[in-house]
Amino acid sequence: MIANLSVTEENYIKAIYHLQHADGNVSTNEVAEMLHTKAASVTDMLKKLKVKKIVNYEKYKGFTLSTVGEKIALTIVRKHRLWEYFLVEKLQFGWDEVHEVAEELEHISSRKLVEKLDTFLQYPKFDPHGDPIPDINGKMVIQPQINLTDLPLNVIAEVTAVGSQSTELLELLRHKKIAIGTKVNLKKKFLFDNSVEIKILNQAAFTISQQLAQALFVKKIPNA
Amino acid sequence: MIANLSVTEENYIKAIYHLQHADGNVSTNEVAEMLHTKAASVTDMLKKLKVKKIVNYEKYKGFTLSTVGEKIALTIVRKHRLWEYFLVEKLQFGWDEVHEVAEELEHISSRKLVEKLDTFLQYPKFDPHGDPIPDINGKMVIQPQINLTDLPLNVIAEVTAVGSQSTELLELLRHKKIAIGTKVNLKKKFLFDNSVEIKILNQAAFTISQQLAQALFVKKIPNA
DNA sequence: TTAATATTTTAGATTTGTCTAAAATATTAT
DNA sequence: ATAATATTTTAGACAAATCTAAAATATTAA
Repeated sequence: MIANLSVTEENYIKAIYHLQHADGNVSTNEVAEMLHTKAASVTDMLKKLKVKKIVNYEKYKGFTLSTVGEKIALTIVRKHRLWEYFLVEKLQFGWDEVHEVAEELEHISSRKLVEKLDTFLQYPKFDPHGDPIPDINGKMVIQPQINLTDLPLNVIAEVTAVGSQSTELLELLRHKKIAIGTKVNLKKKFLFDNSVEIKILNQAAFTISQQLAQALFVKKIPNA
Repeated sequence: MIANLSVTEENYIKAIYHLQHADGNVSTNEVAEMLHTKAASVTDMLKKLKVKKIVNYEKYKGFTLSTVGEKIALTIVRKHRLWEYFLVEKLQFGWDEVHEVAEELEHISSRKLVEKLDTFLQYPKFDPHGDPIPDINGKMVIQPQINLTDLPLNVIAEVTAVGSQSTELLELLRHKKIAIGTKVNLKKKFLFDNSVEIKILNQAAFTISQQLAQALFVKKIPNA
């Protein structure tokens, strides 16, 4: 029922999925940039994916995934996040090392493998970066998470996700000792550069940049 | 130091490796048959692999892997067999289901992944089919194993490996309740069709074909 | 609303891995 | 040793995924 797709096709589908969930309608240039390729290549692939009924596409008008395309994207995201969980929890990788390896593993086709892996891992709901793992039907837990910059002052919250998997961000977070589950507390907002001062248990308060603050998603702790 | 290779190139290298360890010098047609492709395609690939110094090849003369080629082949075989072990021991796959999945997993490039997987699995020495797993340097345990057909009558031996990973063979073995570690005992050889009668503990003796007997490798049990 | 700019698509070329059909070489059988 | 057969290689073509440069369309700014 789900067509046989090349690794390249799957990468396009995943890119469109992520862009459309950030943005709505997706443009050729956005996809080209995300995949480090050229707009002309994207147009070529869109024609192929349109024939396969995976995207809704009219030329010059932007595009989105079809219902089928969205389902395919969710199976790829599911595989990616399950493998990341496996790499960190079972193989002792650092959370900042797993993204690239998972980019390869997510294209292994065996459905049975994914389900057995899920069972082995005991059905995790979130990957090591705090992103929800879709279940076999594509459903995932929606966490009521807000951006750190929107947290009221002096309210203790827990880091639940990070905005990207870039090595640069993850390296910085490791250095600052911020991880999924870390409890933070907003002390002050500086309007000059939108940097914010935060406090972590057992550490002196320190200031982080606007860029970093915006990459941190948190959940208020119910009884705090 | 080890070049970046495409999945296709890796598959050719692996095919040549297996043929050369069964046969010595390898021929174009043998490779074509193993990879379900045509002789002309094999010739094209040989030219590429010769430029990369992975094969020793003179046209019309057959070929073998170079020292470098052999090393590459061993890393692929290592990955294949480690993943098979993982699939059977951790994910509860049947030993007859893992070959195809491992054919995909063996092409994941991360060296760190292989080493961490090896550690996680506690450095297994044999895969689920009884084949030895090369270590990080390409070294593997050589088992003093003989073919079942060469076992003297009434000597108890243990099945240590099977001759191929084909679904057909593994299905038959499952049906006959023969697996790695099963203790067998040769009762009679029939010269008419080279079939042999064997006995397994707690089972009535039964006859197996020449083809099946030749696919079973055994080790005499030291004190029996 | 038209001109300037930005985005997207098309046309044509390139690379990788494949194929068929024909030519070249090797092997075998007489 | 030569003829018949089998194997291997070459030549030329094709599909997938990519690219550059140019053309088509859309957006924005005056």
